[in-house]
Amino acid sequence: METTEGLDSQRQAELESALEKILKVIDTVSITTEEFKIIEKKIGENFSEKKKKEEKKEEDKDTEILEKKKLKRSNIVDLDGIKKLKSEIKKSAQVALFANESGIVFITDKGSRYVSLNPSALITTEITLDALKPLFQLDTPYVVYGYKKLLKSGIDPKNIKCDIFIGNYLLTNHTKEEFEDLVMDRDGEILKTQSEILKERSIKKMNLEEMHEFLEARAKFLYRSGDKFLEELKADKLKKIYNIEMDLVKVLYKMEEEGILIDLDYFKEYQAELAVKLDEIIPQIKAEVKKGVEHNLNMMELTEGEIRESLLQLGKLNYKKKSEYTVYEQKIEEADLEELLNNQLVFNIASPKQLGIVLFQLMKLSKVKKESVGVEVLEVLRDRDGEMIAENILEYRKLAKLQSTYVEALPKLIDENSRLHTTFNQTGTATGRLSSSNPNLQNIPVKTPEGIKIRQGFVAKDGYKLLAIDYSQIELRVLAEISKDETLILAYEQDKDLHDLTARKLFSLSEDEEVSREKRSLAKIVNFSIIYGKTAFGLSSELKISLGEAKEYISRYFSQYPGVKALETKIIEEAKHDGFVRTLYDRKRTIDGINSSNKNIVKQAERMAVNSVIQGTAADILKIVMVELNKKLEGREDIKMNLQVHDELIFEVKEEKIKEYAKLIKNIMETTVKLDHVKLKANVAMGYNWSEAK
DNA sequence: CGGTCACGC
DNA sequence: GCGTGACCG
Repeated sequence: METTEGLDSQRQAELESALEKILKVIDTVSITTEEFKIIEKKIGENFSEKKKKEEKKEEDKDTEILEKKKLKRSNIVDLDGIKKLKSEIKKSAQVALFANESGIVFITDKGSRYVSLNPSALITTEITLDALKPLFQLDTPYVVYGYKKLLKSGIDPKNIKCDIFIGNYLLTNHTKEEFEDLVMDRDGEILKTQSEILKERSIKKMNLEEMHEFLEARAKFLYRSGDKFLEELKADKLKKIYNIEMDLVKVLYKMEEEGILIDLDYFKEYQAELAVKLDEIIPQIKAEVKKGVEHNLNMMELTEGEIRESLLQLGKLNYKKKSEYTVYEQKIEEADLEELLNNQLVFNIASPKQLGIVLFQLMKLSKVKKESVGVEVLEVLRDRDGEMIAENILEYRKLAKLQSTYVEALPKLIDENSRLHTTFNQTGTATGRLSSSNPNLQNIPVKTPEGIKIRQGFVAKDGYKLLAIDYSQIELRVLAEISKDETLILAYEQDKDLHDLTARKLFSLSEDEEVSREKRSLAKIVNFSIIYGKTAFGLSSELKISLGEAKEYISRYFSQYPGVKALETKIIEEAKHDGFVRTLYDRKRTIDGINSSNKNIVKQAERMAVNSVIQGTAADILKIVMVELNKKLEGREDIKMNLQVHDELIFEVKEEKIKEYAKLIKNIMETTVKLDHVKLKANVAMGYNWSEAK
């Protein structure tokens, strides 16, 4: 039971509970270690024998089905049949392909062909992907679902006619669509979904026929849908953005494969550092709780009974098992006050519920918002009441977040070369942005000094440096471009600091007056609110000002940038009329709720509409530029593109070439996409790690 | 498995 | 506004 590798948690739990039962029985007999070993051996033998029998049965079943139904044997391609399939594909006007780990179904003009990649599935010769390579080098157009996924599993058709995965995303803008939903949506054909099948038999145990059926149904859908999708894309002005997305697939694939190097030793060190800091904070927090409780006792604001009651509540949350809780209950009832405060004050700081009990029942802090212990509440307790514990809890949360989300998680995901390979999801956002997961490398901390330390762990390999180039205020420039607001355009023409300018506008400062740091940062927040379509309410709570003041800032902003106001009105009108909005490159986003009878929903939809156009256009630009960069840099070993973080691209570049490449890439980023009214500007940074490259 | 929180742009 | 992920109950 020590070794748990390779077992998922559910299976592990099952095994553990089984073992528990076994041990209980053994307990009643009281046996020696020697005897136990014998039993162990016996169990092992029986177990493996039983398993063998089961497997044999499965095989027999497969054979039976194969024999009985003479399962379209001609459709199953074996090693000898690959040549035949090749010529069939060659003659075919198009091919559709659907694959998973177990097999591939090809649909040609002649019909369905199944290649099993699952060695246990009764195919005499195991077919490797290598053997299939000739099939993918043909000119015949392939209709596929998820080209990047195919690339990842080693399938790379030369001529992709249509990727339904991408096409569907652009047409419907659905981000979490399952293939099954898509088919039912389009055809009304009810497929047995993967999850339904899994309920009956695990995918590994799916027999040949079931697997064939499963893959074939999907491939057939692709076969009949390719042309339809392409027509729809064209009819909906989405062909241009579709081509960009299709070109991008391979770029993303290469970036994922390349990965980014992390310094494992550094992470280990930082992990230890964080652990020490957390270890220091925890006792501090507990000491403050103890102090608070003692104070309350002395002031007769808290009774011993109340303390015991609160501790029991905590115990209920801490000890899930009844038996453990009963022991704890006993302890709490019997222990004296000294013991309670010194040893039984156990709670989980990360649990809002437990923290609530501690802060408001035991320490009797004044409630700000019920028993909520969110950031705002803790900040009030810290700033208004001077509660040290609030500051410490905030600090604890920050460190715990860094530790669990980054410092502990990232090293677990490296390959044998210490490189991290994220997955860029191309269909994961409503606006057209990419998202990144496993790990998410688009949310690596950057704001706080502690967070920046994480970036230091992202490094370049020997002889190389990281090159990070980001667009300067791309969304505001996009806003200037599509609003054609004269003030904004002029500001960028003169290369002015836009947050500075907005501060001057909001506070009616003259040219020669200095803009204070506070005013600039306030203006910056207001600028972002406009891009994000933030409400006056949101702005007021972020700036900690009154709703009236926030409204005042927003209305001043609009009067100073009338073009922006006009643009928002125009976008909202379009959304109301069409039910969708488009980016500069015609990417669509459907806006649900824009014509709702609920005022709040309408307001939210309006903000969505405005934000989508700006955010989406910026996303389009990045994608276009990434494709262009890939063309220029393809095949070069002295530079690789590693990451995209919405408005920033990160490369690993040979040290002696870095200045040359910095210049080249900056230029490509600034000139590939030409806007009519503003120039795009990119900032270059470089260094041995990601925090230096800033 | 949904809610809360925290990280990014 | 748009994301991913950790943690809790």
